[in-house]
Amino acid sequence: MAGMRLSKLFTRTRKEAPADETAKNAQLLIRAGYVNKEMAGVYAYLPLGLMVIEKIKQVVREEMNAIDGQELVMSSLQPKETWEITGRWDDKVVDVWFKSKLQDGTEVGLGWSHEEAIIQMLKQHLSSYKDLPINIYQFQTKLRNELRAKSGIMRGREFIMKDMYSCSLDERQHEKFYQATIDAYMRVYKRLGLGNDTYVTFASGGAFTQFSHEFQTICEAGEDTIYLHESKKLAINEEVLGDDSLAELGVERKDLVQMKAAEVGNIFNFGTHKSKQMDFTFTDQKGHQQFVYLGSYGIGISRLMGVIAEKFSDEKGLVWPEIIAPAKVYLASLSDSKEVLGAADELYALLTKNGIRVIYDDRDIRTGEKFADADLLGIPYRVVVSEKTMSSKRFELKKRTSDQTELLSQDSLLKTLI
RNA sequence: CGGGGAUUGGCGCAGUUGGUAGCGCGCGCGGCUGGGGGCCGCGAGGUCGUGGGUUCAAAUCCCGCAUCCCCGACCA
Repeated sequence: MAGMRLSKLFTRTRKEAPADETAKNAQLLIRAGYVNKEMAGVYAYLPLGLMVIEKIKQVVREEMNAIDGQELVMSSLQPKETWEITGRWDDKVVDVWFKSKLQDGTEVGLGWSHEEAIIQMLKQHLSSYKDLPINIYQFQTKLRNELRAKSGIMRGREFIMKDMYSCSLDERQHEKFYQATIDAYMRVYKRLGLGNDTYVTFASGGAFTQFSHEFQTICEAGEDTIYLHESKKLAINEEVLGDDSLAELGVERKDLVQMKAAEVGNIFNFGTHKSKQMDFTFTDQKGHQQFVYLGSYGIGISRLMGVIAEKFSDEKGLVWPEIIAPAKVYLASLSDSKEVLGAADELYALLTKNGIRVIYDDRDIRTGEKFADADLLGIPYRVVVSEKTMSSKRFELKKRTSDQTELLSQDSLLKTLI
């Protein structure tokens, strides 16, 4: 869909933020009608919000495809047996499980992660060194029974995540891909406008490696505390900050700056640990069975939307980066006269035909309301058609980030927007 | 899970020493307006989160529970 008429959009904006949200991202997203709160930590994505989600996904998808990722979708219902293999069915080991039962009593889990499930699936398809390397990813709703949800859509019990898994022949092949993923992730954050504020961060690596890598975006509403090394463009998560890790990374404490940050990505090297647990092997050139080298890579899609809402907003509302805004242009007609409406309709059709996504405010409401909504929704460009602009046969253009307006002919407007 | 706060029309809120609810926004109708959420009139909409208790009488006092928010703990 290239555009939409606000007169037909069922959602609407609010002047006041809901009392039960203090997180800025939730306040703005609810006021603008992007999301609807269902319960603590659970949000529905309404038409405009879904557009933002889909645009973020598209950026991620392009970068994952660029490193040969293959997209798929796993299931939310998962068999207990799969998780018993690694001991992670146990509530004492994984405390965020939502579990249920089929009518015949069979126990099932609701996917809080898809690691074990993906490996089970892959075992049906991979068997030879000729099949490797491979990496696969999905966009999935993860369900986690968190003790406490917080910060609006930044930490929920149900959230959208891109998770990717790499299978390699050996450590060298794995390392190569791992590094390529770090680069791809940084391209994602850069394209989303977070490049300058996002740091590769050394964090707890679990049992398999000394560190895992997190991608942390500087954000007051974030849950993590990181220590930045500006000149080296790296950071250390508070959880692993210590003399040993400082020495390992070759940095000194005095060069680090403490910051609040939100984890927008996390990647892990599993080595062969998990493939050994799950007996995930391939046949090498000599006909011997070898364990697959595994990596796991996540990006929090809905959390990214929250972080961006937190960082890109002002007193009037959201200010989406163009690449993920639900539309590029907010087109407002300021009169219900035939002439103005006709011209606006025409411009809407023209922009849309030229591939520009437009939110067309064709409602019969006052000017102030239209402008307030244009600002609240955070659409990058606002175009006005009114008696005034028509008298000079021009259109008014204003950027969301600027107070200046300019009058442009149809041609130059089109040139500016394309 | 520990601590703190909250719950009254769709949303934001007020409601005094207990006497069966009111304002703003929004919504519907009519009119005036028409470049930053405008104005006037009329109207619809609430078993005051829930279950008990005290009382002649409870939104209001007491007890339990639920939900939501915040801090902490937790967090592949």
